[in-house]
Amino acid sequence: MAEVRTRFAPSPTGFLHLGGARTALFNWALARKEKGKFILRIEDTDVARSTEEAVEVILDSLKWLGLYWDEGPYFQSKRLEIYRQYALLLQEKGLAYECFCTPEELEERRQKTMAQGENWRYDRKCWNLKEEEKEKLRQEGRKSVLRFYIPPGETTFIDMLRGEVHFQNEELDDFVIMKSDGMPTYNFACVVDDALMKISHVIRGDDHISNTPRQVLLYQALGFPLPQFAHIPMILGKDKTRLSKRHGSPSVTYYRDQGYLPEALFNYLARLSWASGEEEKEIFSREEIVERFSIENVTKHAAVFDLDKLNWMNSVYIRQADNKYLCSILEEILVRKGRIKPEEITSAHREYWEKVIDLMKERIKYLAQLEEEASYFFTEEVEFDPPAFEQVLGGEEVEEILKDCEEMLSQIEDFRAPILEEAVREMAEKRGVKAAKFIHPLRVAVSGKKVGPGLFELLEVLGKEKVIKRIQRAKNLIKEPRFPQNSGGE
RNA sequence: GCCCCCAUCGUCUAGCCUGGUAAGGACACCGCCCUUUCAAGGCGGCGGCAGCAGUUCAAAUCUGCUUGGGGGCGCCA
Repeated sequence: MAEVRTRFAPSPTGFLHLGGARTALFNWALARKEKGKFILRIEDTDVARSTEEAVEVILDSLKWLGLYWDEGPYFQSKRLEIYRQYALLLQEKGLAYECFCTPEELEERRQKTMAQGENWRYDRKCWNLKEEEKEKLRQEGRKSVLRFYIPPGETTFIDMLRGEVHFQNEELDDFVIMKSDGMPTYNFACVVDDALMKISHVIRGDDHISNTPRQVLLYQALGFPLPQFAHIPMILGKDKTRLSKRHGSPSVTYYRDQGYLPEALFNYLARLSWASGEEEKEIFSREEIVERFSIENVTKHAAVFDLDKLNWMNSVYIRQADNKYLCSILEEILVRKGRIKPEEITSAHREYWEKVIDLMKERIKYLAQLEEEASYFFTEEVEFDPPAFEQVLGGEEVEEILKDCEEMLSQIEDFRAPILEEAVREMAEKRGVKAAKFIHPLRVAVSGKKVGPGLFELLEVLGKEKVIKRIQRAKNLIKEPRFPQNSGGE
């Protein structure tokens, strides 16, 4: 059997979309599974919208996800001569013709036709223009495009997921293959490249189904062998419309920056529209996915992106991950959020952050949550949740409790969780009260929150100095007639 | 409007091709257990074959129609 060659061919007009990432993933997985090649091609024929930055972002995103390519990236903008040659070939064969209609004229005719309740297709106005007529139009300064002549009949192709798909050729109109700026259009460049690059499987979103008959006709006109086509379902938002900004950010970089692990996003994306069939198994390594992957068990219907499930999956990966690895991601987040400058980071910081991670990795869904919801680890001035402050530190005897805690904790030299716990419990027993009587106010005093990790572990990670300072500050704050922070709001 | 694709719990899906075991799992949700709070973990629960015909002894599985959803109809890709 011939070598399996798949490709991912994004156009660099923005970030890598989750849908694109999943398309890349399936192409990559099939190539790996079949010991073939995965090729990257940048479709930058839209001069106005393509940017170099976008190329960088897309490449970074692919690499971050571990979707490494074996060939490329090829840039269509560097292959213009090739497209011109094939365009000329079609023209010589009489399968493509010059069209001088301007976009404005076409729009006018389109409106007119539609107004009569008819479907617009290019009216072949420029089909069979005589050489003198063309020359005259050129003299007028008109630019021309090249249109592909659609023969009568029916076009059928086989989709690996759906079987035969038929289109009446009348539904297709003579589409443009070379633009007036000399650039090829998508359908044309795509076919020429896929053929020349010997792509064996074209795996793309099913929003391309209607392009496929046009491309098939092009393959036939150019005398190229047909690849296998597989149109994979789209990824939709909660409201079942195309996943877009309205659903939160659909970009791979957004999830990277929020502290999602690449292996988790990879796993989640792979499980959209695909399942191995094994029950109770949701967590798959890249290798496990490659081993099990096949186009045949990709579903045909669109999949809704479910952040809850991604969050769950990411939390599973976080719990299993190495602390140093997680720490390096946290570090980037802290820098990006302005908690610290890169040049200020010391090994002591890292040591501390690793402890924070060790303590918190079981209770977070993504790393940025630490900075957002457990800021008390990264700031000196603890912010108090108003309800926590009022309910837990509002009691009559709280000042006394905090005072006792401060005195007791000050005497402990070996500031470790088991020792701290023993001390607090002992103190509670001596007073004849439950340990919770001390635990809750202490937690709020040092973290500002009612919820969080185990108190004694928290105290150990924060360290004696911070703990004492925070208790003192809390004591002072409850003495004040009016709570000074969080003016306004809830 | 025209063309194309799709249809199993709220969501991701297994089962469908090769009709026949109480339609299974995961996320979410709800309870209980554990527990200093929150998580995690354990146990349990809720919840689905879009509808209507047809074929058949038997239909989630095969066929048709209806409905619903998605996509396309650019000198964008």
